[in-house]
Amino acid sequence: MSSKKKENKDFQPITDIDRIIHEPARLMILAFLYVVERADFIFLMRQTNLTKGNLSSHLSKLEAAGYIDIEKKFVSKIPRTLLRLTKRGRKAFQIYRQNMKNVFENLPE
Amino acid sequence: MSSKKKENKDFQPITDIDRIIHEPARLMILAFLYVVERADFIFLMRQTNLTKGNLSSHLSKLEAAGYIDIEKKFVSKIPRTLLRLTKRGRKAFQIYRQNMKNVFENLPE
DNA sequence: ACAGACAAGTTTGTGGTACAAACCTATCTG
DNA sequence: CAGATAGGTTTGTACCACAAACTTGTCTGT
Repeated sequence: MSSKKKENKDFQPITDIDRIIHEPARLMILAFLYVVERADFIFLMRQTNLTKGNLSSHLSKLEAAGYIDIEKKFVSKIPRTLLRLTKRGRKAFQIYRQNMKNVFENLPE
Repeated sequence: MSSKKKENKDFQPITDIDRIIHEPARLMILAFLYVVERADFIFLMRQTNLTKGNLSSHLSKLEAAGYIDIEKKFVSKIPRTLLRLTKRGRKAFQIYRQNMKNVFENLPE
C-alpha cells in the first residue's frame, strides 16, 4: 500500500518531459507545424530564423523520432521539401504541452 | 515603418527562452523554491530525485546566474546548505513562465 | 583513541548534442 | 561555360548534463 520510493508526483510532469520536443528550436518547428499541418523547408527556415544546416538537422531528429514526415518533391526541376506532423508527433506535442501546463498550474501568483 | 527583418513575433517567446531555467532539473528546483522560498540541500535532493552531484552543479549554475542564494550554515557541527530564490531569480522564473504560456496560448485544441 | 561507516557535498570524466561552417548538387544568368 | 544563387546535407567543435570518484567531517563501536 505505502510506496517505498518517494515518487514525488508533484514533479513527475517535469521528469517526464520529452527532450526531443523540449529543445527550443524543435518546439518552434512543432508549434508551427501543429497549426499549419504542412509547410516547406524554406518557409519554415524564414519563420524560425534557423539556418539551413540547423533546421535540417532538427528536422532529421524529429523525423527519427517519428514526429514529422519529410516529403521531397520536385516542382518542375526545383526541389521542394515538405514537412508535416505525424499523428504520433501531434500526440507527443499535446502531451508535452499538458506537462508544461501542469508544472505551472499550482503555483501562486 | 515596415521592418526590414522578419522578426517573427509569433516565435519570439521561444527564441527568448532562458536556457538556464529551461533545463528540466533546474526548472524543478526553481518551481520548488518559488513556492517554499527556502529549502535545504537534502530536502531538495529528495524532492527532485537528483543525485547529490547533479544537484550541486545545477545549484552552482543557478547561483552563477544570480537566481538563487546559497547559504552554508553550521547547526551544531552539522553543515546545512540553505537555498532561496533571489529577486532576480523570481523575476526570471515569472518571465520564463509567461514565455512558455505564450507559446501555447494561441494554438487550437 | 582510532578504524570504519556514514553524511553532505564538490570535482572530475565522458558521452551526447546544438550550433556554425564547410560542403554538395543542381539551376539560372551573362 | 564561369560564376552566382538556391536548397539542402555533412562535418567539426564547444558546451553541458549526468554519473562516478573524491573530499571533508562526524559518529559510532571496541
